[in-house]
Amino acid sequence: MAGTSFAEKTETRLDNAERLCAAHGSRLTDLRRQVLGLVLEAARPVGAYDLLDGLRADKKGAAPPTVYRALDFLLEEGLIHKIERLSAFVGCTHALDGSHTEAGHPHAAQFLICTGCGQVTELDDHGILHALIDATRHIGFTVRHSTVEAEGLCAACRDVATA
Amino acid sequence: MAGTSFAEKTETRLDNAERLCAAHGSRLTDLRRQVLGLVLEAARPVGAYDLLDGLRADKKGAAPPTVYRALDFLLEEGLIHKIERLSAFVGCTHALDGSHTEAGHPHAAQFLICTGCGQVTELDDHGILHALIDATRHIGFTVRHSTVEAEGLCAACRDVATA
DNA sequence: CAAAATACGTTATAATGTAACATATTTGAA
DNA sequence: TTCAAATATGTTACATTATAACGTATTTTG
Ligand SMILES: [Zn+2]
Ligand SMILES: [Zn+2]
Ligand SMILES: [Zn+2]
Ligand SMILES: [Zn+2]
Repeated sequence: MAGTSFAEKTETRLDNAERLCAAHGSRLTDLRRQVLGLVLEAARPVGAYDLLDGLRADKKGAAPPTVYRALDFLLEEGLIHKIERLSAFVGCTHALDGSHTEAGHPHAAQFLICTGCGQVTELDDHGILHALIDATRHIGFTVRHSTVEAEGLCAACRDVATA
Repeated sequence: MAGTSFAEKTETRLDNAERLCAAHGSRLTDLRRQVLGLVLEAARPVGAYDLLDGLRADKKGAAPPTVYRALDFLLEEGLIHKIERLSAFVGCTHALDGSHTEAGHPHAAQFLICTGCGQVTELDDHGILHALIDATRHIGFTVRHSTVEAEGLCAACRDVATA
């Protein structure tokens, strides 16, 4: 019994995730599906220990490695991202909502963190990535992975602030 | 006795830092100077607890808040940066080596982390910053602070790898 | 000097993340 | 099908990073 069922929209995204995993020969097990579901249902980035609390509603006595292992898997599959500044995790909108055929592997992304409402927006902006690659190439640095996180105010929160 | 004296180059940078602080009416105390010195002498990013060990050579029994408070001050003054992916700190080359008149306040920077040798290079690339601002502006997001960190191989380590 | 502000000391604890090993489940080949 | 290997999960214990709260010392300012 994987128990806890999620909102319909979440279940759809979980089904997408399951297909992506199957497509590379990995398995979105009940546990991993449940952790991913908890990430997706949160309106904001969730910390590992919040997820652990969520898990414990279903599986009493679950311990940190359980959730960290699931998170590691989901990160490797490109289904979630870690927001470093927050030590917290968000679903990858690119992989789960988009119909990108190349989804389901880690990709460079940028995150906008609103300090007003806590919401995080994922960008996939080529301009930023290229600017980074240009700047690094001519000093001979080869980028393997990049983290781009901006803190500030989203449009809604800015309007409230200036009202 | 703030004790531990540093290499001459470091002392020069510490003197620069002291002038920058004085210029905005803050004080680079002995303790803060010592912590900054420890950061600058490390060839690589240093963790807070490594700094604590360094401090303890001079001041036995120093506790975490001592070093974290010094780090908070140095961050606010723009004398050091935190590398989020490493939970570690580096001196701001822009503020301490450059002769920038506007140094001494936090600024947007980018960090290149070499996974081969562990060295971190600070960039201050306008192209990256503008690309980020462009991408965010047309969705109405106002950037207040940005974190850009790239992992990869520096020129030296890449040459070794392909040899 | 005395009051206020700033910096530092000290104790305790919170929050995040992993190592190591035991058990269970799934997979794949004999 | 049956068993061995690979994969996934359970469990205990601990490592690492960071902060809260409160008391003392030092510096600044009137
Ligand atoms: Zn993504
Ligand atoms: Zn907002
Ligand atoms: Zn800098
Ligand atoms: Zn290198």
